[in-house]
Amino acid sequence: MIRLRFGPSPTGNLHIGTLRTALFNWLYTRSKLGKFILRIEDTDLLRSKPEYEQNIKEGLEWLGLNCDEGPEEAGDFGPYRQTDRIKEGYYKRALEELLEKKKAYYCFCTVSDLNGERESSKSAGKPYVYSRKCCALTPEDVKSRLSENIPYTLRFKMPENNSLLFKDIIRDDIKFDCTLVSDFVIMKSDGSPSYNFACVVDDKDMKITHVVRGEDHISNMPKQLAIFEALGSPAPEYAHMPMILGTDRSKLSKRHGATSVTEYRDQGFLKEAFINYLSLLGWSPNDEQEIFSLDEIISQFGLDRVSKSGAIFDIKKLTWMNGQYIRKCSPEDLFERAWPFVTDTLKSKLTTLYSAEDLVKIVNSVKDNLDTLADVSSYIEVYANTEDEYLDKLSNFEFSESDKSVILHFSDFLATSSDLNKVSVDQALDSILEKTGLGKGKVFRPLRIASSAEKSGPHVSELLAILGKEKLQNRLSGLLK
RNA sequence: GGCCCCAUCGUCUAGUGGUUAGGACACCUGGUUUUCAUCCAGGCAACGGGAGUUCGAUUCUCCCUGGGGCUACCA
Repeated sequence: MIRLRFGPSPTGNLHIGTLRTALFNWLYTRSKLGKFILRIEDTDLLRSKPEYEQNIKEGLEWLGLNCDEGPEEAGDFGPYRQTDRIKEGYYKRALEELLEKKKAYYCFCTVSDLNGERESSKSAGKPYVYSRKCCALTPEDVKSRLSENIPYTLRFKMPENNSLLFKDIIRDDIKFDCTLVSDFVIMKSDGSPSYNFACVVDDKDMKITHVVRGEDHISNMPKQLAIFEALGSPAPEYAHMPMILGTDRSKLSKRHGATSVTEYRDQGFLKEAFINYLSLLGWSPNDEQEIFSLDEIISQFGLDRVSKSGAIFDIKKLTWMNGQYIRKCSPEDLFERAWPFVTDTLKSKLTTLYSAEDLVKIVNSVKDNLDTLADVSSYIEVYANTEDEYLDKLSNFEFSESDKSVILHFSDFLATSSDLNKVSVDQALDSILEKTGLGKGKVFRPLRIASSAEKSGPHVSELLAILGKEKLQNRLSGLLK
């Protein structure tokens, strides 16, 4: 069974790029009936914050990317938060193993020592590689410095073999020159493990079979592969996905408005549309279908059709797709999703004016206008106008004799009808067209204006039916005086 | 600077040793529609450059250019 992990670090909100990584991991596990594991990589003690972890979980939860194992789920390979794993000694044991095998060593270099080394490499025009100064320390040197309480880190001793080749699922062969890789820090001076080390120890312990992550991690491969080897464990398979780019084609960051995914939720994007759009960013199915149910995406998804080049996130296409999903909603479903986006004042006005049943109709009547759910208020506002507001707006319009005759005809219809609905109103409109011989524009337009004091809005028959007999009679009779 | 990755319409992408290089968004035009919108039809628009291999390269190879990533006691 395949086991994939998503390892966000809670040093910021969950943004599109990270989420897309999570999504592809999730889709792959669902398509192969494997396990999706959430691992919180919070070894950056300074920048990690609980609220970011919360935001990440909220984003995943919104989209339904549920994990099989994680900090809050049962699992045989826990704990799933790296700070908890520190407490339980997972890294310490691995560190001791490497020290024992002479594959790691104490380093007492200070930050300024290291900066000095870097400076001189730079001025000499050479690539910087750590000098291995501390690798030469004798056990006695180490012991005495430790006894003096000099701060230290632990470094991994990179193997001497100079080149490395690995097969990436998406990119095929990738090779590196290992002599260019420093003996890197695996334990920081505060005792916490560094990323490249913790990540490998966990992938090993959690029996991860596939690592699907951003291509910004490709350059970590020599380090991570070397650790796996030193620990005597086979490495998982790797798939490095293309990046999601800002509109200037650089790595997505806060300056591009790389907002938390929860903001897309709050802006009224449907989770189905969001997942559908994101799945097509860097992956494509083998036909030209674009709108997919989740099951369809899962059944067609595969790492073999992930593209290699970076992609710009296009909010316009997402918006279009969102509209497609909105239009597919049933009236009841749309109401449930859109109502929370209605402003409070509008909500209270509408609930006093209309029945629950009519509220569903109101929202449904503007379905074709919505790009996002957040648009709903501006379109349904017309239903909530008070008589004063209506009269105020009406003063912008004038009615011709022909308009008045249309209005009169409709008033006659109102007088004889008890219950207005779309069908009965449509019939009445048809008969007015027939009786007056006027064109549609000459009939519908004056009625729209007379009833709502707006020149555009929901379909006229829906608008009239929902406004209702009483309000219409009141408004139209005022006009005909 | 060094190392690594990438390169098809403005954007997301499909694709092949010989195709009218396909689709979608956006944009434009027309149609339907009472209006905005929806919907429908049509249009504009791409293989970064140079060598090489080949009868033939968008496709294969190399170089260049361009873009991106990494180069931390961040992840």
